[in-house]
Amino acid sequence: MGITIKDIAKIAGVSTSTVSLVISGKGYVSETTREKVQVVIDEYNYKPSRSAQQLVSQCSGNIGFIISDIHLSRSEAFYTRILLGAELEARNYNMYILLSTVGDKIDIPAGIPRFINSQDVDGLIIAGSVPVALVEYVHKLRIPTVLIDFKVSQTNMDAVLMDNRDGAQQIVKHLVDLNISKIGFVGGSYYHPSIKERFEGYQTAMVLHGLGAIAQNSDYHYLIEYETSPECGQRGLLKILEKIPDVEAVICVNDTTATGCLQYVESINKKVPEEIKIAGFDNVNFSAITHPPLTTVNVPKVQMGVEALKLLMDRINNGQQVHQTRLIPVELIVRGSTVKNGS
Amino acid sequence: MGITIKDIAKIAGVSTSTVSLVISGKGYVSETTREKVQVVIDEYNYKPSRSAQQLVSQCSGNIGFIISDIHLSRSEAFYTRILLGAELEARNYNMYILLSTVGDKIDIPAGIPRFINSQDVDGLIIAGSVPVALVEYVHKLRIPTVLIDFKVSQTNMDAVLMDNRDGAQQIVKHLVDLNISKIGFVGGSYYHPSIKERFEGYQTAMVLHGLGAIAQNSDYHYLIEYETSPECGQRGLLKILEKIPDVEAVICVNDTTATGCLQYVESINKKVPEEIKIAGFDNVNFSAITHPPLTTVNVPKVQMGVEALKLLMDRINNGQQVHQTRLIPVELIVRGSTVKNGS
DNA sequence: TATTATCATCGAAACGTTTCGATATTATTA
DNA sequence: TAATAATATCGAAACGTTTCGATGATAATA
Repeated sequence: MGITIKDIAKIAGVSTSTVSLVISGKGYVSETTREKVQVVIDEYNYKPSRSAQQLVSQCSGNIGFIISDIHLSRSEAFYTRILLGAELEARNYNMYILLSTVGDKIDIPAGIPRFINSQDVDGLIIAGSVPVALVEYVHKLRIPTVLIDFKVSQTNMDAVLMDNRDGAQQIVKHLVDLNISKIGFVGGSYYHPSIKERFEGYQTAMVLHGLGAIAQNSDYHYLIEYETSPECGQRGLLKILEKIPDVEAVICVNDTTATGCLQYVESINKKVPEEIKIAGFDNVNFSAITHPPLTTVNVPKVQMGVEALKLLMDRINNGQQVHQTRLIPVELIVRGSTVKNGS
Repeated sequence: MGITIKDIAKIAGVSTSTVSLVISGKGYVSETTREKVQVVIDEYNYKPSRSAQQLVSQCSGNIGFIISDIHLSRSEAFYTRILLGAELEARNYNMYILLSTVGDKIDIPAGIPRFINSQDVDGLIIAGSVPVALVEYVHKLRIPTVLIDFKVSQTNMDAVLMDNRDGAQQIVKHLVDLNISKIGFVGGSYYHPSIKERFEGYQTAMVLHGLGAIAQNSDYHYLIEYETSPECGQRGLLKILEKIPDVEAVICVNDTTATGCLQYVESINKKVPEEIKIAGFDNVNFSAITHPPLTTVNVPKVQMGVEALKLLMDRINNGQQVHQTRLIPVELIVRGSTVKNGS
């Protein structure tokens, strides 16, 4: 087939060991030899065989990327961009990403991604929530693993999370700066960790700005649905308006929910942002093209994938260190849905 | 490390060759030996080392999946589902999928997915449009390749396509059955192959139903934007309404564009479907939750990924046969946006 | 100058499979 | 019964790397 290290060695007039040393940059090689070999490598565009490397190094060179099929199929391309980031960074380590989806119910170990039991990955990235049993399983197997946007409380593992609390606080501050105080919160289930953090960030900030009464008043909150969705947003806003007809702003737990709110406001012929302001969270790809464009919190998705991969490679290469959590900063993006009245 | 074929052989009291034969199912092995070996394999949950297999077989066991980053990041999760289908089917062949995105401009060969020049894939799936130079490059390299939803006219290659013409014709027939004749067409660029086919399917069907005059009347058509988008739908419908105020229905080239039409109709206080009917194409995940829900053409995305992988494996294993195109049937899905007036 | 440390290169083993012959056994045919 | 064919098993080579230890050459030190 292709050209091998032996061919290169023969042509360059050195041993295969020397060629190997040149490629890896390890050991001692004289400058003249290094150049001589490199010229031949370049000329023949030689690339070492991965399988041979893997065989001798006992590493697969692969990273497994696990995500629930629900998350991946979501329209927001949220996790897709995280995957992209991981792939981007994987190039720097000459690793490949193997993608696998899992359902929300899986048999252990029959139903888990095949690369795990086949030992075809050196580490795992798990993005978003997956069955906890799966996480525990790979943890027990001592496979280096980094969780993204997901935390399993029992097990001590590396994780990359976004600063949900801070994001929510930034939104509240922004709204308060507009002289708004009647601020509601809509979306999903309080028991989802990210949602919980966002809600708590909202509460903290409200208290901080002297709006503790509202932060504690459940009439302002809608957190009873299992899944977030536009419909959830519609129902949530409807519910809040029943109790608080003069609510001035609603913070939605994510952009998807926020679009539902926007639609509902439009359906009752109210105006955003004049009569009510709506904010989302995530800055997914459609949030700039809603009507009006949505104020939201940007979550650097690609960067989260990058960080996760870095963290994982770090763990793979120097296994022993203490587990860490990287909190990725988020940033408020103000758009039309919360601009000041009359501006 | 793990358990090897030698260990299995020793425990079972046979040679490694015999174990190999049992696993692959090739050659002659007596039933008693086969069982004896299989028991040991199962007991120790032995899995052959991929790198060793790859090394000796000179196959990577990987399939490269290439997609433009624009397509992957799109909100509709269209290509994501195709990828999912490919991954699903890859399991049956014990292959892994390596994902790589490409930009719309790439240097050849510096910027191409690294698994190509590293020879880490046995074949390629290219989903959606990518730079033609890339396709020609891999074609020249004689890497087995299947295109999905993309066709490069110069080169003869395997392809999996959806039946765009038929889908458009089904929509027209459906609308004509509702006694509608003033049917417009909106979206994107005529020079995009899929869009062209859909438009031509529309024209063919119109002629077939005696509406050739409309099919030829460009006042009914908006096909001048490079990218499809909700805004494209809005602008398109606006443009058509200027010329044809009493247009009865608009077929959009995809669901994304159709949502823009829906929004525009709502903004001018017309009613869908009473005053104007809107149809999309693709059946992406949000098309059932628009207001009203969108009539569209379902494209079996997962199945397209499955078919592509099957076709590719066929080509890898029996390279010589003639190149083929698989046309995947599509199916009209009637929803609220085109139901009969008064029903 | 003799000894040791550093630098440079190489040969050979090892990684875990598959597969080609070789050999031995059994079944079939002439 | 002898010759051939089919079945069953195995040993060893091969796949293309990396790395350990050996060997020399050169530089630094005593």
